[in-house]
Amino acid sequence: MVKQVAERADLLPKLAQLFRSHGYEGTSLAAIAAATGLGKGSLYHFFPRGKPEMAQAVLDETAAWFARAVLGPLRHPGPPRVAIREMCRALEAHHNGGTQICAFALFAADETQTLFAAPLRTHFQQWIEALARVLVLAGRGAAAARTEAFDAVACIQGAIILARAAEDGRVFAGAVARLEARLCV
Amino acid sequence: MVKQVAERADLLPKLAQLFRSHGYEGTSLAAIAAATGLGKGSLYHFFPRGKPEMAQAVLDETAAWFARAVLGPLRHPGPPRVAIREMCRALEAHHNGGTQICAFALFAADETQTLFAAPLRTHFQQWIEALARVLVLAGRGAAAARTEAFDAVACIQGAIILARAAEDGRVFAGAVARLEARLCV
DNA sequence: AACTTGTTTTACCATTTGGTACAGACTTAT
DNA sequence: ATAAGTCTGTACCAAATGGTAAAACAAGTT
Repeated sequence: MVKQVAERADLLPKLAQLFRSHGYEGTSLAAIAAATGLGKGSLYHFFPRGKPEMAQAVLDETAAWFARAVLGPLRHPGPPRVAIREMCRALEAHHNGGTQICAFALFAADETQTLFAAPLRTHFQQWIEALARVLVLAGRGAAAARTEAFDAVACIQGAIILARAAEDGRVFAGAVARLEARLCV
Repeated sequence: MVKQVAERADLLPKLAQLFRSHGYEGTSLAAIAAATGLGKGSLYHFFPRGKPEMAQAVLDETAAWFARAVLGPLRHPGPPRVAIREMCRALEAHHNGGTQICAFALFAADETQTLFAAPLRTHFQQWIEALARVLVLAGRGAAAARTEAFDAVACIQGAIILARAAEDGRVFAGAVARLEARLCV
């Protein structure tokens, strides 16, 4: 019982893509079954508590990726410019040219918020705090660093929405590039 | 046939509130019926093409409000500082302390995007262009004005998401205040 | 009073929703 | 070979989904 036909971890990328594209309510079990090629039986084998557990798993995996690719560099001792650059590169990759919103942001947007309130709060809080600390290292005062970090994260999230509305991924890349330049003063 | 028992226009605020809270897929006809106190029959009397038409009507009304309260002041000849202040006040009121996202932004976030692509595109495009023109009047160069306007709108949309995630309306008010100060340099 | 118009109620429809039960199949260890 | 575990397919379920049809109701006009 080492090799398994399908593993829970294999499903997470597909699940993430679905939830990030259609939202929580907009993603049906039928769509999940179709996209993964698995029947509901298999799905409920991996996620006995159903759809909420699937969404939770996506948030968990996103949080793990985020800790690795964004919080890690931000907290790693080193030049602020490098940390900020790594953050920006990770965001560009994760959001795929602004076409795909972050699962956390999407769940925060609608009433799904009430289901996942705690993870949402900590996710963005950690992000803002880690970035603010980097900005302090870069010379900002404590208060200014916090508001600048907040505005930076907000700008990223908003840029994804605008890129999706414009159906033009370039605007997201541009926003990230400007953000990087602004933060690295 | 002058006085009607219920008017289409009376329903729009309720509809807007529902869609902005739960998203398009997350808002069921049953919930709409319950919130408005009307049966499905009445609902389909006012919106014969069903839920899509209701969402479209909400977007139309939002667009009308936006043209009046935001684009109007931005396009009105006068000091940039006044136009920007009026925009910020209107946004604060409309988003209710960052607790309610904009219908346009919410529909842009998930795959509802494909249903309302055109209105979404024009909404944000008009906003950015009008704000950019004000920034030119305030002394910016044409290119810088456009990117600053884009970032400003993005920052607003993102701040709503962060305010909802933090469940703290004050952060939205703070973001708007900082934005106003930044734009009025 | 009758006619017309606009609104609401009620009952109904097919389809889809999230979820379950369970028998069978595959894989691995003994 | 067999037992034990893990995985999958099928069939099923009650409830909710978006949507429809038409009868009944209210009100204004003639």
